[in-house]
Amino acid sequence: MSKGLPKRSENYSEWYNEIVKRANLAENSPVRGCMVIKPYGFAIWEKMQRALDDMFKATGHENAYFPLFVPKSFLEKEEEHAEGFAKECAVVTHYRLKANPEGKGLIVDPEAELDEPLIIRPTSETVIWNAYKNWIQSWRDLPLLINQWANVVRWEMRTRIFLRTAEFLWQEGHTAHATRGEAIEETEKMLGVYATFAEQWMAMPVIKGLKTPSERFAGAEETYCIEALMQDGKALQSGTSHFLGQNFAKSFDVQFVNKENQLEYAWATSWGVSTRLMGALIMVHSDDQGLVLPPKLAPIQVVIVPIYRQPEDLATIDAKITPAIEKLKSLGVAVKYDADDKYKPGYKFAEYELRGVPIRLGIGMRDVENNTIEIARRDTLSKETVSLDGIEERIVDLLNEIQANIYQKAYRFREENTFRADNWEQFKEQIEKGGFILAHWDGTAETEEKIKEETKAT
RNA sequence: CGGGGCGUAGCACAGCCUGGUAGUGCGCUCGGUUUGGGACCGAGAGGUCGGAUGUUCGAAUCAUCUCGCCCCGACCA
Repeated sequence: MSKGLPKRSENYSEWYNEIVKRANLAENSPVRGCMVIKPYGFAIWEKMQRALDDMFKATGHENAYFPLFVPKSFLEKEEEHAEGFAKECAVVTHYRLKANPEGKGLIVDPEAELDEPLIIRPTSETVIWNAYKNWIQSWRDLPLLINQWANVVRWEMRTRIFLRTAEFLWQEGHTAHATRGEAIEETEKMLGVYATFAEQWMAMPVIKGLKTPSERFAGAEETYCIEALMQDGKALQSGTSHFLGQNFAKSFDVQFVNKENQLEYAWATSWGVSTRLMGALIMVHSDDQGLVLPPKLAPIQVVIVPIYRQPEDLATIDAKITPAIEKLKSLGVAVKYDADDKYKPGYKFAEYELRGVPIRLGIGMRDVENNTIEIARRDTLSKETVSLDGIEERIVDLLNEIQANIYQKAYRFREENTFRADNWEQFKEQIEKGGFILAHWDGTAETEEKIKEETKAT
């Protein structure tokens, strides 16, 4: 087996797939288009979830859970929504199997057909607004600020781990408001939350934007999004926030009595980010040595590798390093001490680099004698031997520095790959090279269509 | 659904053109030496060559069909 990774510059897809595989993040499952998220990958996702969830709570939202199944009739109620999602829905038509009377195995029991097919949710607006009908009577019930962590299924034609899977994990916020203005404010606020999360936690600079009518969420009046630039020069939509107007309130008859004692339809928003963020995280920072994780999302922030010959040496190193480990833990740093003797140090170095661990410490007998330790940074791949005294504070500072540094690096990359095009020729020329382009648009769908036809820009 | 590529040991692959004892590297097991950037030596275990049919004395190899995976496009968070 080759030890090196494919080069990022040579084959971006292959490089991405290899990182996902070798960093132990996820793998394809036997079910078409679905993925298995492995413990290490899931640990990163959990950190993202926790950070996002805290941000949702801080903005007044509460979590709830709605069913996986959506009756077909629900999906049909909002016309544009129905049309938009119809072609990618998984449908449940039966509730029972039985032994095959003509041989082995099981068959779908033809007598167990459901009266109404159930759709496996591609998104939950319909089930949720059906529930909101009973939850909302008065302006005093508003705003209703709910979020759900769930899995959804969209039967995509072509799938890719984390970036586009048939089933994916996400968070979907669904809010109801008394006024149009308040709902728009919420839509923009949550887009801001996503942008803050992307920048402060993922160290990923994003551009906030407004989607054109043709790219809007099915059933929305306005779709806002954040877009990040990947290292291959392509943009990745990383989060969306929709202003749904009164569309769903009207379809599900959600009316409330306002302060003037008049019946009015509620105003809606919905917003979501998914496991696609994992894909973005990988593509934005990783290099030819593997994954690079921002310290704030790294399940292991610091790994310590003892280097020893004899078991007695290991015991000496253990004794020397244990106080530092305890101190780091008390400072809230996720430390792993890897004294496993199955692998040699060199192997471990390569392995933790592949997994994106931000800081690696190496300590051997030489260090014990000199009261030193070797610090290696994942972001710069640089190494330095420093005194063991005060190492804990130094680590905490360094974690912050790495977080800032990889953000800066990604930011510079984006700046260097953002261009201005003032005419059609410049635009066409640049789009071939990739990157973001600031261009002029007359705002019509015809022009948008023409641009998409003649180039591959979105 | 279109266009390309690939299915041979747990993983990565060679062998196929020109049919004749199923191979290499990594990993795994055992023993020994090693341990500051993916250690080395020795001995082992591990295969319905994706599946079916055909051609042949003989098929991983040739033919037909079939299934699966990956990449590129249309679709999308």
